[in-house]
Amino acid sequence: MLSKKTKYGLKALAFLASKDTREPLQIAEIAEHENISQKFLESILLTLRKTGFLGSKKGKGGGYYLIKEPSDILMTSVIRVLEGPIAMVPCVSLNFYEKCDDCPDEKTCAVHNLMIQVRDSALKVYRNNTLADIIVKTEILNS
Amino acid sequence: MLSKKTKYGLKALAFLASKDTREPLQIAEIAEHENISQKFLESILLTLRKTGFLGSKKGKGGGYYLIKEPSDILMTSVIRVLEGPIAMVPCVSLNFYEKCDDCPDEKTCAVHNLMIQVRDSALKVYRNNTLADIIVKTEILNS
DNA sequence: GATTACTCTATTAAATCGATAGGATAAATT
DNA sequence: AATTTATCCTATCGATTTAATAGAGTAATC
Repeated sequence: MLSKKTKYGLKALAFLASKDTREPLQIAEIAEHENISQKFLESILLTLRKTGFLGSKKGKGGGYYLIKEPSDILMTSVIRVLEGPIAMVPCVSLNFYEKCDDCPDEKTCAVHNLMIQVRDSALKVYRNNTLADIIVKTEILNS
Repeated sequence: MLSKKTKYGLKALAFLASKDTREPLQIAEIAEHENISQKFLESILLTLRKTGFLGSKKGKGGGYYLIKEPSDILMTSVIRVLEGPIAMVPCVSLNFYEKCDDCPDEKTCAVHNLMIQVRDSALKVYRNNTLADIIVKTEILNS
């Protein structure tokens, strides 16, 4: 299950990307538009800033803005920052690998081999989508 | 993240399927072989029986056994019973659909459209794998 | 210097997960 | 029939995670 943190973070990024200008948007504005608890969104935007997706500006006229072009923001990196591992089991994770306590041999583990396929298929999707892609697609639908 | 319930359930099914005979296997035997808490496994096997994957026999010589052929047990159905929805968001779930509180329009939701792709890719994998497949694959690896 | 808006830490309530306990039930053996 | 074996079922518990909230601090603008 996708956490609300990731969901809200993606929505915020999409909203920022949907604007033509890169002027800072205030937390309150994003929260209201996306129906997100402002305080919760606050912490999410903070992590997105600390991980290099967003810039911020304090004081009046401040807010958050995209640092990179939407077409340069891969879903793989967003998901990994907000949600954590893409793999459903640590023993098949590329970036967060961990051995299973119970499993004596990964190569002969049925779960392991199934989950590698699931991981690869998810990776394929995330690698194939940038922030620009998931925005553009909605615009196409609207037209 | 895959729950241990699903992981253990899959391992138990795989173990049952790996045996040549369809004689009942005791919970204790499965639990020991797969390094699973016996009591926890008990509840998992119970749900697998109630959902039509396993049969059971009480008393001496009793235990659990597969009701269907491993090649007739699709991963989609196992996952749905043990883990729940395959989709990462209820609003893209085929079998457990639920509307998002916050989202005014699914068609224009960036998260929705991304998650549909993720769901479809996962479905493709699960539909393409039966219990027999994930067993056979390990045997091939061993040879 | 007052206002605005992000920064940061701490806390909390609720939900979920993994595991455990213990008695009830049914089948087989003696 | 009694005993043993092993599943059946409900209830509970501790730990973790999640989502949300509170509130004081910092920096920039007007």
